Amino acid sequence: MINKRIERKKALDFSDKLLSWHQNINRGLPWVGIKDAYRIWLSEIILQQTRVEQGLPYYQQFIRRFPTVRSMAEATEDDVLRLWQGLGYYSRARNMYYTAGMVTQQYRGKFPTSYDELIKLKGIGAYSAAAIASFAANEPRAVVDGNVVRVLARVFGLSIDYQRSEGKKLFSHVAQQLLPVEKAGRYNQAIMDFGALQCVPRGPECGSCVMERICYASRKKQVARLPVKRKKHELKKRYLHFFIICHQDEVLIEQRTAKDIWKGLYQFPLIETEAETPFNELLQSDKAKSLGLEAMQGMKDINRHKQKLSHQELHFTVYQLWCRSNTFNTLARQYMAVPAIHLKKYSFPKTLAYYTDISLYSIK
DNA sequence: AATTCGGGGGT
DNA sequence: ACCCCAGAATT
Repeated sequence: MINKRIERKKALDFSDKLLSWHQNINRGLPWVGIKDAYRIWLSEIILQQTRVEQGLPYYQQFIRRFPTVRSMAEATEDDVLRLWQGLGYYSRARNMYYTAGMVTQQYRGKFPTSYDELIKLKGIGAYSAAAIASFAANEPRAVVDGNVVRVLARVFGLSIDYQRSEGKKLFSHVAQQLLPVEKAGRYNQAIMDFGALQCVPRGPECGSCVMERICYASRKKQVARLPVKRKKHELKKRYLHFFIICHQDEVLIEQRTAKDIWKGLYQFPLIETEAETPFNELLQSDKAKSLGLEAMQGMKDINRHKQKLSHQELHFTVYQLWCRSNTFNTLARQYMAVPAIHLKKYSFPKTLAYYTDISLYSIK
């Protein structure tokens, strides 16, 4: 089933209908129809697992701040992470920064446009390499993203889970057979727009669809069942207790370096537990003792937040405390003591970014 | 070959 | 609630 063969005539029928449908489509996206491989790359990284509407403002900010790949390479990773703050999947930003340096050095700032070169770069996988190569150089590589999987699963009745490695082979093989070699860029844009605008995940209007006659799912009433995806398992719950420890106009923060969520971002001193834990129990922990929390003032100021990630359910408890100068100076050796007015220079997880607002701190 | 990386919007 | 998003890296 991995090598499903699509008849030549059927492939042409599909691509013709698709390209003809796409004649009237223009979403006005700034990275569509351009040839600058750097900008195309930037858009593809931002849009990985991210909706166009969510990524668009980030794209504009990045282009304004980093007009060229060299300008990004000359910044710091912290600069890039700060601009990326709130977008999620932060390894994209770290890999993007790394690749900007690589391209600036190895390619002298001229971004590669061939699939074989692109696929070697960090943060660029099969999808992004095909997208950049086809958009920037019209190289005939078929993209397979979530939109394409949905369209192909329905039109050609592909019922294997794309997340499985067999699924990846099948979908990319089918996609490549459908690609009209001489119109690669246009076709790739068309099939993604088709998935995003017409063949939508839930409740597509098949009655007005140009593919209705040739669509397997429409004929067999399988539209709601395709594409097939494995069910996801239960979210792991984590309890994060952050302590905003202040002294005069300064606050303690640290950078996350572990192989975990938010690597590279900053946070306030943290005590993590596996279950909900009240403050007086937290005080018993070694971490609380090393922080000297018991002697601090203001533990009645508590905020709670709940945030769901794709694999975890996070329970935040945020305390604001004031401590004496000798304690603060001791802690400032393990943490960073930062003036509250400078907190906005650091990249925080979305939920914590709220606490970088200076209005929360009474600065004299 | 499966899991793990955020955060937001649609239904 | 649950699903899905212009996926890639890691285990």
